Amino acid sequence: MPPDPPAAERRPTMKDVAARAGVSRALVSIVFRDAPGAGEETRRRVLRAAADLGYVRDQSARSLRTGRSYQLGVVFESRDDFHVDLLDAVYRAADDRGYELLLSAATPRRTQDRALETLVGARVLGVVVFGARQAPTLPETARDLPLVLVGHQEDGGADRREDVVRSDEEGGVRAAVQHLVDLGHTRTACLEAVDHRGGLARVRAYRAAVADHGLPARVLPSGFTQLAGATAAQRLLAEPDLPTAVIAANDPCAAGVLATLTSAGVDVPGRVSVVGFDGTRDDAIRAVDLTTVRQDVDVLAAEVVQLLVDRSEGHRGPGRERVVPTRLVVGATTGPAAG
Amino acid sequence: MPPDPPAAERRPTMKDVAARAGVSRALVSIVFRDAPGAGEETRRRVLRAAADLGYVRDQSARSLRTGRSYQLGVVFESRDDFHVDLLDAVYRAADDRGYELLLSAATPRRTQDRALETLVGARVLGVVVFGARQAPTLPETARDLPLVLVGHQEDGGADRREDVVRSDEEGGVRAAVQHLVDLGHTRTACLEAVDHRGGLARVRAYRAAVADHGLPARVLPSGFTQLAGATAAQRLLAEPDLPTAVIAANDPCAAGVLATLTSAGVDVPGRVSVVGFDGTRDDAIRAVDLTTVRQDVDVLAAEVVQLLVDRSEGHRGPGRERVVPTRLVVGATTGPAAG
DNA sequence: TTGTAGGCGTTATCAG
DNA sequence: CTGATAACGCCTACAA
Repeated sequence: MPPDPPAAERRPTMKDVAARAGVSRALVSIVFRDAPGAGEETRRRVLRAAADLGYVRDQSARSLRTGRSYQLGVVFESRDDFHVDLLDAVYRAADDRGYELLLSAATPRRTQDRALETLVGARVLGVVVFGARQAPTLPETARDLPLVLVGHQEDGGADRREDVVRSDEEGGVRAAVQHLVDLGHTRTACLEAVDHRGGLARVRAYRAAVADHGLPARVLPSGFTQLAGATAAQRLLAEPDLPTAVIAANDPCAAGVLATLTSAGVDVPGRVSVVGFDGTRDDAIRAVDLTTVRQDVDVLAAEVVQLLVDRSEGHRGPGRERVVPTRLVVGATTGPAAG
Repeated sequence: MPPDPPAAERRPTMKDVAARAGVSRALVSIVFRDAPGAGEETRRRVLRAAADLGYVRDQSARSLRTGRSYQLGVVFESRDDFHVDLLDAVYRAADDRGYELLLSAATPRRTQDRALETLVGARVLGVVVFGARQAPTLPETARDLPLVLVGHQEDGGADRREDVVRSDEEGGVRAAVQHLVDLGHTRTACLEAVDHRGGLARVRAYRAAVADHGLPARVLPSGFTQLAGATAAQRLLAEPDLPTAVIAANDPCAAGVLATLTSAGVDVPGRVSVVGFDGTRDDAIRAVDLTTVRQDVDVLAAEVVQLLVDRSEGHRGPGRERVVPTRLVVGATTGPAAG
């Protein structure tokens, strides 16, 4: 428990300002809220007095009284690169609408629920949770706190209260497979991100997509890092039948595959085509002209803020779901299937 | 003016908790402040009731009443893995002392100053900035807001007001070089993280350390990622004289070096020794028993919180500097120099 | 246009 | 251990 506050000189309050300006406290409040009810002359006098005193509005008192703030809470997982990109986009989207963001991290030693709690205590007007494995356990009575889940894998039933925003990963994977089929590929492989919830859905979509074309599926365990991609590529090289196209778990993974194949003398895309999945905007990766399924983080972010603000302004009703389209960006790492 | 929410949907307050636990409000306050005056049994009952209700203390009311904030601000760079580890540690250190953390991210599209501004607006009682390239420009109104810089590269002159906490990187690098020299290595190489302020200091220390032993320095540009390490290793392999020991820019970089050397049939540590520099606790990397210079994030975090709280309690005076020792952890990737 | 009277949820004090 | 009571600084009726 922190000790008593230091014997600091008292901060000026509205009362002090009012006294100095020779008006009432209410008037000072009105002036600072920029609310109607104060004459031009009075307004000037109040602001002048406030400046003289170095008066600053007390946010604690303000939000205690009003019961609301202009801050959106964000719970993110500190380890996830994609969250970080999303964060950037959400900052921008919130800023555009006049909101501030308050961040709280879920770490290996700090649960999502704990992270959420901090934000509730700070009186944010809504919370967005990145990459929720499952809906966090909201405090029983804070059940009207607006909550948006990003990248949440459906299931939860139709009657959940939280809103969900996610990318159309399935559509993206299907587009990637279609692209490869169009190029004549029949022996494809897909790298699965073990340990990541996102991985499963992508692989499922891959299996369905190749099945639709009457082609065999081949799935290898991998991960979301460059090293994981490199390792998987080495395993592919060691096996007898090298596929003509590889769909990586995400972009870093694809970069790893690329690096390994290239340094083993395998031409990309001459001999093998490589497709990524937009999981990060890392500069080193963007430098490679990768064919990839791009997620639109800016749209994701805008939806998030919209849903949150919406609910904070009184919208009730069951959880809504926003599926943001992905799009296949064809780069230099895919080409016609080798002979 | 929105109508008063029904009692059922209002956030629970101390009163609600008190009612449910069958005690007085004062007692609830005592329990949550961890203040003396409540029996073990009562304490348990109160906490239980609070949990049932999903009660969370209202920070606004709290700080209004006590006249002090219990939140420390953190500005971090969302792209930096090490920041993320540090964040975890700082959460813990702050928690131990009864403080909450409020995060604000600096991203490619959002400056450090902007991040700081948000925190100042939220009335945190102090701010720690991770990896400050330069001291952030504090707004005029926050001239005496406690400020701690982590990993800041000195220079700023002796009269700066901010406190600084950093790892003894130089000592760590020297220890690593000493270790290699003890093992008989004379042809060493050091990978430099271009684009990262930390990189420069480490390379400088490396040059000084090998010079002290009368050995030549060899520096290659690289980076803080596995891929950067892998690329650098490939360049080393392509050159005529392979060094017998490589000091990587950080641990991920070392992992990349390791992967490339191993897959090229170069035995580690039989033919080449590899040393990392603790930049992250990524599990995939910890799995490798890497010789590395370990930074003590928990001590770093404790110092950060200590300095901040200190100043917030009235400590004045010029900026202090805390240098936290690093230590060489010898793993399985270093061994005697080859023939 | 101005003033007055609550009350937001918490902590602190003081009597039982 | 309880219960009552008074702030903390601000906002919002409502009355003047």
